[in-house]
Amino acid sequence: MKISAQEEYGLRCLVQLATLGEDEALTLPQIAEREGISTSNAGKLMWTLNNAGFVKSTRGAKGGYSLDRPAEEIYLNEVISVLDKDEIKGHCDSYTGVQDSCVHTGDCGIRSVIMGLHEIVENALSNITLAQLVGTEKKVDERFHRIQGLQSTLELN
Amino acid sequence: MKISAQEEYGLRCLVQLATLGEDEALTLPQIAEREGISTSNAGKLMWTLNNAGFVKSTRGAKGGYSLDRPAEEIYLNEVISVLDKDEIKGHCDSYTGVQDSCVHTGDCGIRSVIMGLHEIVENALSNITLAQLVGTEKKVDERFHRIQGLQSTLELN
DNA sequence: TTCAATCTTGACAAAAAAGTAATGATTTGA
DNA sequence: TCAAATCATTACTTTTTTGTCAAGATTGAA
Repeated sequence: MKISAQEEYGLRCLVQLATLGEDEALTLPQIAEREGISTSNAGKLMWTLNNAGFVKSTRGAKGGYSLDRPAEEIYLNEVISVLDKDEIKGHCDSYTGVQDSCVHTGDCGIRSVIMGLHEIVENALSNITLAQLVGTEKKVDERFHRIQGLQSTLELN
Repeated sequence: MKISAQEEYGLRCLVQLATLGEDEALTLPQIAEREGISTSNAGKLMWTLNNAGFVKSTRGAKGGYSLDRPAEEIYLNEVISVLDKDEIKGHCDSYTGVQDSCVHTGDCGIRSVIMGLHEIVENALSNITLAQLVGTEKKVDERFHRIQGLQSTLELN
């Protein structure tokens, strides 16, 4: 269970844009330099983010990328789902091994685990906006630990 | 953010073993068939699980694999961490892009998100044992949704 | 003892993900 | 208009992850 390169760098690029003032924009070389990735790679990432409607691009001199909606309105779960093209819905169809259909029919606890994990992650991410990632690490940390705290005190049996 | 093939199949193999009675064991071909994967692949998976101490193996006729400790005492977070060899600790070292060191120094909200996600997943998994995956899907589902429910009512700002 | 069943291990092959490159399209400003 | 700056798109290469194979080691039983 880990975050992919796509997800991480994509998020990072958006955070860069979120730090900009009104009417400011960043070009691909600028984004690439700030994130320490190649311009090509940044281009690909931004293309994805552009298609998904998170950013808008302007070509030509003085062009570049900027957010297409306020950072306060961009929730991380949306971003991640675009960057990950994650198709959790059909999970049991895609992980059937060499068989024609899922050999784990009916009462399969694992399915629940996988689905449950996705829900938990989704839920956590849907409580955080891009805007909240700008600035101090401490704030984000706190947010996560409030969720953590509650979970830890759960008595499951 | 998704579960890897290693993680999923490894877990599944363990669940198979958890359904066995005392003194029963499954051979590689048996495990492979039940999971719909190749015997080779099952062999590799079981090798990992054996090294990690989750299962014990017996060679020769009448051999096979069985759990090395009670399913009630095997928590999913342990299993996943072995199957994923996930090194979250050094995250910012390994995702530095083309630079020598992490370009996202100091106050980087993304680091918190990544760490936070891992903690949340870890926490959820540490509340579930192998034994609880055997049998009905419904039970596991419930477990996850109790966590979910609490999270949803959180007021974050 | 010897053979067949079974796990062990490391090398190899295939597939997926990540990253790069190259060519084309649009825009601005001289 | 035209050239420079900048994004868009697709193809290609590299790396990582998955999966397969084959030769070896151990064990139990006839």
